[in-house]
Amino acid sequence: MENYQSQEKILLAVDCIIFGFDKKNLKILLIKRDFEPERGRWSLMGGFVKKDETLDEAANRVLHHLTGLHNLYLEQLRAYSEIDRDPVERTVSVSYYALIDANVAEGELNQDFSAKWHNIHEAPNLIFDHADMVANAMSTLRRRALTKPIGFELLPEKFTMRQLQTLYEAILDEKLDKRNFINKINALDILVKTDEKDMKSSRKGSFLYRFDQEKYNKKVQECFAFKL
Amino acid sequence: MENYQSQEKILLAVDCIIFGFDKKNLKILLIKRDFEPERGRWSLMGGFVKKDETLDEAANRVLHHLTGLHNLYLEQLRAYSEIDRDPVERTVSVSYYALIDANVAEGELNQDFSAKWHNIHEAPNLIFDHADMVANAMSTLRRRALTKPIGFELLPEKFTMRQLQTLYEAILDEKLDKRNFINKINALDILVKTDEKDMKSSRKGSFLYRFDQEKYNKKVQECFAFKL
DNA sequence: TCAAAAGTGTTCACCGTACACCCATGG
DNA sequence: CCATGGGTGTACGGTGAACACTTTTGA
Repeated sequence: MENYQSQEKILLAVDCIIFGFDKKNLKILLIKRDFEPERGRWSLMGGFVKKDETLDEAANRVLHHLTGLHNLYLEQLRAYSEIDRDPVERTVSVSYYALIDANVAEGELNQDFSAKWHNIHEAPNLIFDHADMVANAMSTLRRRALTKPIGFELLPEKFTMRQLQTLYEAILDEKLDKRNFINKINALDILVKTDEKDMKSSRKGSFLYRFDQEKYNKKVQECFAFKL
Repeated sequence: MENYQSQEKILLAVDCIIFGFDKKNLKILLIKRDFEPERGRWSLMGGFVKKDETLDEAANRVLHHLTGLHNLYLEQLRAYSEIDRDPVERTVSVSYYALIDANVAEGELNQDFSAKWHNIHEAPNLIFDHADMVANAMSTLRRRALTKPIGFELLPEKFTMRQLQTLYEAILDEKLDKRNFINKINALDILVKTDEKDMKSSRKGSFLYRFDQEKYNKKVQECFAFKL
């Protein structure tokens, strides 16, 4: 049974659910396939895993290929292994989700893939089991938004409270109370108020904030630890 | 790039973290390898994935092979893909965790594997990255115990409140208050009190409970749902 | 002067936690 | 009759949710 030689090898892929935020809406980045099967349909960005790279490396490579960006925030979700999920050949795929600032990424997209940002609620039908992957990623993103701070990866360096709140509202898909939201965020103690104002959004202008990266990372890492 | 023929295939495996409970302690089931590499060392139960089975099916097959039990509670955790995690050949492994009643399983274990239950805090060193897998599984089990009811899979059909509390204490690794625990469990409304008593544990005897399977499953499934 | 968004505190209800005594029975 | 574990209820503090008015300034 445990004879390595006689075992069957399988195609292994990664697929990336790329979430972005454009100051208003939560979006996902999809590509239009220009190869068979399913040419012309929308799909997650993905690729096969090579023998000399880990899954994380494969996902990073694929993401970099599409966006030109390195070191994006990236997290493994789960493996999909239905026998016929890819009609061409048995392929097991591991899904990853990435978080990026959609405004930054917009200009740098690799034109080869006909990639386009889609509003999360207006996404087209996707090939294979990609819709399942997106739903699962969305559910994970929500859980994360409820248990840890989120936003550092999705927002520009400086942002207004309202933008951060809008992001949370987009992820959780519900309206939040302005005052309660601010109190909650302040209690986390991860923001630094700058003395600059964003004058585009209103006459009065609203203060810009930055994340305190160190405190932010500490908060994110809390509740992960476990020693055997 | 997306040419299926030219892609490299990879060995794919599953490894199972099998948690059990023996009325007192939380345990994991480990096997003693009698094949190379690492013959004689302790390891998770695992196996290679075949071309015609899903990961879930592979994990079920492997578990059944070891325990003789079918339809165990089983959940996918994550994929491990470090290049040299298995020194013989590049192998990507997906970890699963299973929950079973250690007392039931004890007698039925397949003798071929020299399997043995180990107290979770007294487990031996494991091969490869199996210790990481166990730590990750433990952390997931704790999170689950805090967000959803747990125990149905780990306890015999009828059990005392104290046994359920002991299980939670073992998973969370902390003492819980008896009264608060009972209140919390009752608030979930998933238990049925039978009129039988367990007379082994004390002179007075303690009532046995059963899970209301329907209500239990409903509670477990809550907070998973998400519609796109 | 008015429209549009920014900013700011308090009250209340509920939940989670701490905590101690009596009960039933077998030996 | 006594030792052992089983069973039960209340009081308090803290957290999360509801809620409205004033400020600024460009047009």
